[in-house]
Amino acid sequence: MGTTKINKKVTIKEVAKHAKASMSTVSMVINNKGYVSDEKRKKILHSIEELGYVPSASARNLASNRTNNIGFILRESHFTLSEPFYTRIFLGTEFESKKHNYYVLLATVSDTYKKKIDTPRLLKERNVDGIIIAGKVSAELLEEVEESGIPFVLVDYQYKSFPSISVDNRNASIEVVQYLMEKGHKRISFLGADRYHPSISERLEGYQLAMMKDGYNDVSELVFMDEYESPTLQTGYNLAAKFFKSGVKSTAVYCVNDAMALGFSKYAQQHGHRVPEDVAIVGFDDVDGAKFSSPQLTTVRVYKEQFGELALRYLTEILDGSDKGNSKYERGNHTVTVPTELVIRQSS
Amino acid sequence: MGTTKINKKVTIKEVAKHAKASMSTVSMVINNKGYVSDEKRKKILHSIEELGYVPSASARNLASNRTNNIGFILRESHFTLSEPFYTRIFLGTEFESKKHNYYVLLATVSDTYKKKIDTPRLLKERNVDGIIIAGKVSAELLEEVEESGIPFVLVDYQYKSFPSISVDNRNASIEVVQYLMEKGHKRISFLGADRYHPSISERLEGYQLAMMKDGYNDVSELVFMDEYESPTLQTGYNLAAKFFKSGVKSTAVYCVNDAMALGFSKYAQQHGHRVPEDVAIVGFDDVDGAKFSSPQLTTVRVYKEQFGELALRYLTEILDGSDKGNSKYERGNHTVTVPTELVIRQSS
DNA sequence: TAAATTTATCGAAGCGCTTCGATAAAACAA
DNA sequence: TTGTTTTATCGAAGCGCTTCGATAAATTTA
Repeated sequence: MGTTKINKKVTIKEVAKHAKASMSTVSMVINNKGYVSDEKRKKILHSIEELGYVPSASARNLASNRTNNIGFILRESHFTLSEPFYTRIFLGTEFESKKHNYYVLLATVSDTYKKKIDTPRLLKERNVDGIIIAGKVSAELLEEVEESGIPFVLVDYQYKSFPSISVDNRNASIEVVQYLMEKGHKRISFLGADRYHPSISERLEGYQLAMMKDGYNDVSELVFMDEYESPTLQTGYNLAAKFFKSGVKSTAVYCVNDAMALGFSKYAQQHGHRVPEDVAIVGFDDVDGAKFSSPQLTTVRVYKEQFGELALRYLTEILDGSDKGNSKYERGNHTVTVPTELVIRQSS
Repeated sequence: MGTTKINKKVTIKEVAKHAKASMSTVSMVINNKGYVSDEKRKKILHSIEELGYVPSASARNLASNRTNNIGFILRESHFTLSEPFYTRIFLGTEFESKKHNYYVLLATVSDTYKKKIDTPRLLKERNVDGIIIAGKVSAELLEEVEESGIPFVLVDYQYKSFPSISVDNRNASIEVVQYLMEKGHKRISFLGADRYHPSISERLEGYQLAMMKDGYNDVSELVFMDEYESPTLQTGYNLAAKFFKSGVKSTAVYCVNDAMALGFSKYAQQHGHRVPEDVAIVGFDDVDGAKFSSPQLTTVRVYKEQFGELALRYLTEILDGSDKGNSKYERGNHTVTVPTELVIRQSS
C-alpha cells in the first residue's frame, strides 16, 4: 500500500499502463475533469495508491501553464515585528493553501520599496498564479503588481478599489463605543496615529459615528492623534501624556490598537492613574501581550489565521474565475470583511 | 530596453532566433555552462535584455530534474513566537536564497508531529532540492526527511551527526563566565531548562568548563535547572524564586537565554534585589526585548539573519556536491558553527 | 605534419504532464 | 427509425527548457 520499492520516480505513464488506461484518462482522474467511468476511475485511483504515484509539479505546470504557487508579499519590518500579527496571517494562508494545492512563496520587501529595483523575484519571473499582499505597502509596489496582470488581493489594507480583505473596522468601533457607554462612560476619547492608514481612519469614523448617535457631534477635543506616527507603544505613551495634560475629562479611551493602548496604560499607571478605575482602556487586535499585561487589556480580537485563510480563499475564487458572490462573507464592491469580537478583560 | 510590448511570454526559441544562435547555446549562456565564444555570449545576453526574456521555471525544472526550491521546515510554535528568532533566521535564508536562485517554501509542522500523517507537502511531493530544518523538531520528522534522501541541514539544533549549523555555545559560555569573573564575580550561578536540548547542554558544559578552570570542580549547587521545562520567561521567574530561597551566595547569574534572564530579573526586582548591584544577570540570544528591558540586559548576541544565510549556503554547498571544506567557518564533522558576540549592557 | 585535444555550435530527443481533437458507444429526441 | 447529444476513451501534439551526441574548426601535442 503506497510503498514504493526503489526511489525511481513513478510517472503517469506507468500508472496508465498499470491501470490499463491512457495517460489522458489518468490525467483526467487526477484533475477531476472530463468523463471517466466510475469503474475506470476506481482502477486508476487504486493504481496511483499502489504505485505511490505523485504527479510532478514542474511537468504539470509546464503543460498547463500554471505555477501552482501563490505569492505572499509582506514588508520585512512587518514580518519581523515582535507581535506576530502578519506572521499569523501568513500562517493562515499557508494552512489554507494546502487544501487548494498551492505552495506559498513568501517575498519580503523593504520599507523603502523602489520600483523595478526591488521587484520581488516571484513577480519578475512570474512564478505565481496569484498574489496576496499583506499590510500597508508602497503604492509603487501595488502598481507594479497591477501592471503585471497577475491577480492579487490585499489583506488588512486597501488601495483604490483593489480586491481586499479587511477587518470590519467601522462596526468594531461602534461596538466598542456602545460597550463603553453601557458601562456608563460618556466622554470617550479616541487615541490614534497615522491617519492615512485606511484601517485607522475607518476606526475613527466608526467611533465618530457611534459618538454622534449619542449626541456628540463634535468629538475633536476627544480625539488624540499623532497623524504622522505609526501606532506604536511609544506613540501611545506620548499621547497619554498629552491626554492627561489636556484636562479632558474622559473616563475611557479607545485606542486604535493594542500597542498604543499598552503605551497609554503604561503612562497612566506610571503617573498614578488607576486603570480601569480612573480611566478605562480598550485596544484593538488582541495581540498576545494584551492578555499578559496588567491590567489585562480589553480589546477587539482579530482572527489573524482566519484572515489569512480568507485571503487565500478569495484569491482562489478569483483565480478560478468563479467569483459568483457565493462567499459567506459580506462583500461590498471588492472588499471582503472579517468579523471581530470584543474581548472584555480588566482594563475596562 | 527590456520593455516587452505585449504580455506574450518570450521563450528561449525567440531569443535564439534573435541572436542567431541555437537554443542550446542560449541555454548554455543562461546556465554558464559549456563553451560559448565571447562574441556570441554578448549577442545572446543582449537579445535577452532586448526581448525581456525570463526563463520559465517549470520548463527548466522539468528538463533538468531539479525544482529550484528549497524547503524550510519549522515548528509552528517557533514561527509564531513573539520573539522572532526563527522568523529572523528564515528571513536570512530567504534573503540568501535570491543569490542562489532558489525559492524558499516554508512548511510549518505541528508540535505533535506524526510520521506519514503530518508529512509536509513539499516532502511528500518531493518538490524541493534541499531542506533546512530550524530549531528542535520531532525525531520522527528528522528520520522521515533522512529517508527521503533529500539533502538537508539543521539549524540551531543537532541530531545524530546530521549536518547542522549551530551557535558556538561552548565558547560563548566560556566567554560569559570569564567576563563575569573579570568583573569580580566568583560564585556564578547557571540558570537553565530543558537539559535535553543540545544548545542548552552545550551552554552548561561551557559554563562548567570555565568554572572548573577557576577551581570550581563542583558547580552543582550553583546550577538551577527546570530540566523538563522550556526556557521561558515564566521558567526563569520560577527558578529565580528557588535561587533566592536557596541561599546560594551568587552575585551573578548566567541564564541560558534572554527569556529566562528577563524572568529572573523580573522576580529579583519584584523582591527587592537590585540588578546588577545585588545580582548581575547575563542572558543569551540578544532578543529585541533585551535592549528594552530595565535594566538593559547583558547578553550573548546571536546573528539570526546570518544564521539563516549560512544554512542556505551550507545547503547549496551540499547540493552542488562542492563540499570541499572551503567554507570560512569552522567545521567539525558536520557541524558548522556561527560565532557570537557578548553584548554588555546594564544588567551586569 | 599528423594525431589528439580543446573550443564552439547546433539539432534533436525527451523531461512528465495537459489538452485537443478523433472515434465510438450509449443515451436521448424527434 | 434516424439524428443528436452525452459519455467514455485514447493518441498525439506540444508546453519551454536541458542535455546528449554529432560535427567541425581552432589549438595543442607528439
